[in-house]
Amino acid sequence: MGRHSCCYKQKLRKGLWSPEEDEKLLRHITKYGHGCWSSVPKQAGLQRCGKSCRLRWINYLRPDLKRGTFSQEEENLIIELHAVLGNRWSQIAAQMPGRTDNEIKNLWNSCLKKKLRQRGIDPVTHKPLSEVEGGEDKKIQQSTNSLDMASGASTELNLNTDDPKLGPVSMEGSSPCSNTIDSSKDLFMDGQFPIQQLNYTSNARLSNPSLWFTQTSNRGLDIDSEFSACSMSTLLPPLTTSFLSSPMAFKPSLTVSSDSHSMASFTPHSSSSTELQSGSSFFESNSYSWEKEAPNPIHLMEHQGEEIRWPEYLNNPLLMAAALQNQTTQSLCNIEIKLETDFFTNSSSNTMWSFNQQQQQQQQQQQQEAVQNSDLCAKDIQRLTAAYGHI
DNA sequence: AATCCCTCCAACCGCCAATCC
DNA sequence: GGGATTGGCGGTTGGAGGGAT
Repeated sequence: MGRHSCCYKQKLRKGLWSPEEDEKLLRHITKYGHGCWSSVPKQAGLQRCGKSCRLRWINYLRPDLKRGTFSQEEENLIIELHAVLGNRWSQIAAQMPGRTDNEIKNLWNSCLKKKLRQRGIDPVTHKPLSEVEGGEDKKIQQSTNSLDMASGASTELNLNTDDPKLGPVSMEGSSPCSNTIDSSKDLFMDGQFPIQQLNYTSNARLSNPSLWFTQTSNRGLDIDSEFSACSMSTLLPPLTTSFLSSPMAFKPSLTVSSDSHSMASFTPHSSSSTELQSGSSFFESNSYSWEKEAPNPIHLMEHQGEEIRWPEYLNNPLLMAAALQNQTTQSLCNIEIKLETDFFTNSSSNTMWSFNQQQQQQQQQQQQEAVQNSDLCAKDIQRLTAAYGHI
């Protein structure tokens, strides 16, 4: 196996993709969608195997890719998700719109692993190296510590271990209590907040998603498994998880039609009738269109008064809840900060935080990211213009 | 300037599971 | 039912690029 049968039938190119190949693939998929990947190279006039085309599209050409360096928040999120999911890169990527599993995997292998080791944390178990290297006697203490942390704050993740797709969540070599993430150790050491709004500015580049995702999916969308595997309550950061379990929480429901253009909506079960589009799963899916009743996120983005972008709703239940409750996000952020304050004052006397400073840092970082994103956006536009200048 | 070394990342490989025929 | 095909995932590799010597 490995290389698919199509790869043996003819001499196929390997290695880096040329701009011409990119242009061919981009143009083909833009026009016709990918459909069956094995037929794409032939139809697009490429001497590549379908698998290679698929990879190129997913990892590089897809228009909703964020690209650029990972923010500190994203790195923290990856670390936290990795603690729960292990090397399930695709599932981690599903929680980070605009990022590919390959990208995340590379970041992990090249950077995050090292960072964790430098901090004295075992990248496999996410526990202090001293504990990992230690014997059985330390495991007992370790369990006690974790329990203390969990009781001191809402850091325990609600893991959906019944999910057949995900299977029992385990971390290689970890102790039975490993489902509890010690966020204070893993994520806060460099002075970053664990839950911060990710500014997916680049998603605004999806100026016309229907242009990009018009192909028909011949496979049904397994909504149940999709959502049980990537349920928000399972994968969101600890505090968010506790937030979701509050009375304000909502349950996602999906309606998907099986006709030529899959339709889906994401409906929060709350008093509000606001419909929200599912997260990355849909960005990842082959095709989608907006239900009439659902607010089109593109329209939302176009509303200048509404600064919150759609992907932010999807990745930040606080924002989502704010929309549902018609509250200001600021008030909810205050709740979040308050809870985090309690957590730190309870759990670690060494880690006293000035939240004004923290907020300033966040603002500075967001400004920097905005500049970076605008640069990246410009680069991407340049790239697309180079490929599509004549269209 | 030349060479070596290291890092990063795009792409490939091998495997598995689902689907097709 | 069973082999062939395909899509998808995670691990690994090779090479480009940059820094150090």
